[in-house]
Amino acid sequence: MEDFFTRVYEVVRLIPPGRVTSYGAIAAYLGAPGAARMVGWAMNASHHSPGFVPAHRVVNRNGLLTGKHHFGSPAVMQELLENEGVRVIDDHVDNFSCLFWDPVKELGEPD
DNA sequence: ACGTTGACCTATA
DNA sequence: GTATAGGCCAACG
Repeated sequence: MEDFFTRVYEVVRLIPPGRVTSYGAIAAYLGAPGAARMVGWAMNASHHSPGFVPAHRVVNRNGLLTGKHHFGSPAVMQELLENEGVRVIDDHVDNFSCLFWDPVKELGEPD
């Protein structure tokens, strides 16, 4: 059992390239379906976390790049997503429903 | 320890 | 489909 933040980092690191997930999905996987906002907070702290946390693969339920402004520059998140092969249109992930990667569905609910 | 905040989600109009 | 209101949980000051 690790800190809530660390759990978020672990799940985010498990997100395959070219795929995206939502804060609520991660929160639900951690056992806190109502702590979706907390996931975003963890992402904010992911900068001072060791290793690399692909926070750009984490978007909101609408597939909107809400946290793009929290990167070095608002364009960084979109650039990274497009670099992964994810098409980004008007700050929202294209074909989001197909690129959506749900940890609870893919990894399964942990004990 | 209390109050506020926050990269969200769901419901209602 | 867009706009507004409420709720949720954990960290920060």
